[in-house]
Amino acid sequence: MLKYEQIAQQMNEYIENRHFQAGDKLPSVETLKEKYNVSKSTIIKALEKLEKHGTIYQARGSGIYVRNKQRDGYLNLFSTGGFRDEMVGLEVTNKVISLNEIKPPKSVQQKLKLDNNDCVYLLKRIIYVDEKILCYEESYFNKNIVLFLNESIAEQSIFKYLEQHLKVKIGFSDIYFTVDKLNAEDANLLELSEGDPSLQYEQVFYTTTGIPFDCSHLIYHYQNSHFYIPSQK
Amino acid sequence: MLKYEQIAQQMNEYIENRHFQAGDKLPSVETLKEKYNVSKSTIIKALEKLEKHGTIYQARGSGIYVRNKQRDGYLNLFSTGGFRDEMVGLEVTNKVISLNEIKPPKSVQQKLKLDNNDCVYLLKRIIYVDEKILCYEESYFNKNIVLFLNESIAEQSIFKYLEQHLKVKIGFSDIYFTVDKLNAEDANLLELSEGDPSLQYEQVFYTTTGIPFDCSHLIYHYQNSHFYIPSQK
DNA sequence: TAGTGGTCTAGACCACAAG
DNA sequence: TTGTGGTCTAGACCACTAC
Repeated sequence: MLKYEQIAQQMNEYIENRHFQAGDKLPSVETLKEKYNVSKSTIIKALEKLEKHGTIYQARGSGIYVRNKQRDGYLNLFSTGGFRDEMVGLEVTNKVISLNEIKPPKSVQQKLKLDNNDCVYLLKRIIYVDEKILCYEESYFNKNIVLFLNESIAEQSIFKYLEQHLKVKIGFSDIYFTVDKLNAEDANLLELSEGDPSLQYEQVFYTTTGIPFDCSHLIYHYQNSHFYIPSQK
Repeated sequence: MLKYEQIAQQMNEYIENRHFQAGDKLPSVETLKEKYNVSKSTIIKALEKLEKHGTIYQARGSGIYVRNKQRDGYLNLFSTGGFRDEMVGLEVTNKVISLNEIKPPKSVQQKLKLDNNDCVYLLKRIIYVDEKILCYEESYFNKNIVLFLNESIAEQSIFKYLEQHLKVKIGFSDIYFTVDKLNAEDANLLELSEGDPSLQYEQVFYTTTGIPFDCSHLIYHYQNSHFYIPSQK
């Protein structure tokens, strides 16, 4: 693990354990530099990471301060970096509906940049947070990258499995979303009514080298899903 | 303007003008360093900025590549850094419904960290993109920071006015959103029907020193709003 | 193994906030 | 004016990709 990541992690724990309030001042860069015995740039790199995740903000000429805690029950689209398997504090479980090897539809073929012959895994799941339905998910996995998948893996954290066992290096993703009415089928899966609102959420994941390997469509339960984004200029 | 910002801007233009395709390779860090005659760190800082906005991705050991263009008509919640006045390529206009000085409700008082006596501006607008209704917005402005506001300013880009004339330094913001059914009143404003879906979007803006100065509630037209977030691990 | 991006350093200098 | 965070540099060394 890199130095600046370690420091960021330690500082994060430090902030949480000491029950810091929003607005509380942290030690200066100079002090932190001595405390962790590293160069200034390394401290700044660590602070940037915390800043990105919405933990702190840095005010030039003034100091480093703790930012507001996010509201309870909101999914942070950044602490996760848009990677939903990392939700903290909430109990996330899921139920696999089906897992198949198929020839993908054209739209998916295009998004995953596949040849005509390439097959994909199609996984359908319902995801729960604290035992309430969070969303219904359909994921297509590029079999050239995701070499193997089965139901018992799909019940766990797929991304951890990809990283640790298949050595897939997850790089970045594109998120698209819009709001729409539920059709009868989706409403049934979410235990809602046809015509109810929903967040239609699409995410394409790429490896660090830019190969798309997962293209997912999620339909969020409007009453059980709330989102948070910490944002900087 | 800072060196790395200039370089980021120039590279951005370079990419757009040359009509780069997703996946195209850019010159190496070493080359860019010589081209712009700056140190490696400065190039990296510029590249980080482009990366954050979803323009490029960097693959260690391989090179720097152009990322997919975002889909047309989608609002990038990051190129704007969550700051909606900067939407590029789309024609954004708005109609002011009302602008008043009022005593804020408790919830707003809390979010803007105001005293009991403090007044706020309450601005109600409809925002259009390419002449279609994008959203209805209610914004509360902290009068201690936003010293003056009138209708003709509100019709323009408020944030530019705040930065350029009132010298407000905009630092960061918290975005919260959820999906819900429209009530009769909001539906009427958006020219939709009661019970139609909507994105309920709340954003609190802070100065660089952490003072909240704008607390806005937006209700997006579900048919005319689509969102994009470029995300990295 | 060559080439590329990423980390880390030490230190100069700058820009800003607050007293 | 003082202290603070931010920029920028030059260069050593590391980690990864692709041939």
